Amino acid sequence: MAFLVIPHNKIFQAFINMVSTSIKEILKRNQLSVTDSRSRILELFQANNGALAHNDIEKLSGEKFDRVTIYRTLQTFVEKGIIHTIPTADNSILYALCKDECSDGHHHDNHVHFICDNCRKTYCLDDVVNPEVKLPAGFKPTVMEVVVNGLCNHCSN
Amino acid sequence: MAFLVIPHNKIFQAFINMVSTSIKEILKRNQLSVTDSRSRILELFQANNGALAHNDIEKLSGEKFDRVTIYRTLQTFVEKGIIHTIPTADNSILYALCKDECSDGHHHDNHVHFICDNCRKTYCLDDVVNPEVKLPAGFKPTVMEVVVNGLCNHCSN
DNA sequence: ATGGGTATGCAACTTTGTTGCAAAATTTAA
DNA sequence: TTAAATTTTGCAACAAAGTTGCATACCCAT
Repeated sequence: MAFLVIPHNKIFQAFINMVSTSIKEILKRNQLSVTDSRSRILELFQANNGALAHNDIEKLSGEKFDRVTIYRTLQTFVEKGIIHTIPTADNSILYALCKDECSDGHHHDNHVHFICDNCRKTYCLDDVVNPEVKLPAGFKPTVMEVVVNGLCNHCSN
Repeated sequence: MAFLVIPHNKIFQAFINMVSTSIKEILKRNQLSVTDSRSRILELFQANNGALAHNDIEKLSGEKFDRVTIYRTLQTFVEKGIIHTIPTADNSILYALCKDECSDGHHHDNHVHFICDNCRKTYCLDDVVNPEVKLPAGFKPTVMEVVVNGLCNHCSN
């Protein structure tokens, strides 16, 4: 049996500070003022390690923030290249942290996204790079999105 | 200078009949009753040769049909495999004709979609088949969507 | 601590999508 | 061709999602 080690309060607090410092860093690096909603929403993305929809954020944040604020925050984050959108077939926009922050609106998240049909979780498969596709003459690509549906490694048993 | 030849009425009518017959055929082949809205919406897809959103259809049909009817018609067409959806990042569902009709809900439109950032038109690149991707262990894919943005062959000059 | 600039919350609104039901149209069968 | 049976449509009412303007609250540099 494994023991769950609960860290001493001081250490725990230090950990929290570390995390929140890094969140502050991200906001400052992008010339954004540090506000409750922005910090909290960034935190959610970091904690979740997956994609979130606007609605997820509303619920996860305990309805503490106005719907409008969440819309505006997400929009700002996309513009700054902190998060990116993932297209889905069911008309819901998903947002996920960019691995390395993309410079002002110029996203280069060229990795495959995986949506599990069972647990509904969305994975950014950072290591699976978008494959090459050969387009017909005259078509000049700029961005490419690859979204795979199926069963994730936890649900495929 | 080129001459525009306007066909004799009878020939023109015959042409119209040909087209509408083929639309009728499609509907009948899928056990759907032939109604105004279904015929007109199918016609729009054939004429447009690209993807259409619900809103496009509302406008193109001259607001002749109720919004609800359009929603239900599109849903029916998807179920029957006459059209398929294309995921986009901007929260609009696009629909396009399936190349060869897919049998009842079992779509196999494994081709790349291209959205032009200039003219906003969406192309089904029927001949560009989805590439292979190697997923991490445990991930079992079922459906894969590839959407490329950029400039189309008309806008890339 | 204070002032200037930015972000938030509220209210009101638009757009998008859904559901139930009666009326109208389409199909089937005589 | 007509009449009954079945489907589809349009309407109304609603729910959800997203947008905009503006006054208040907050953040941050001085």
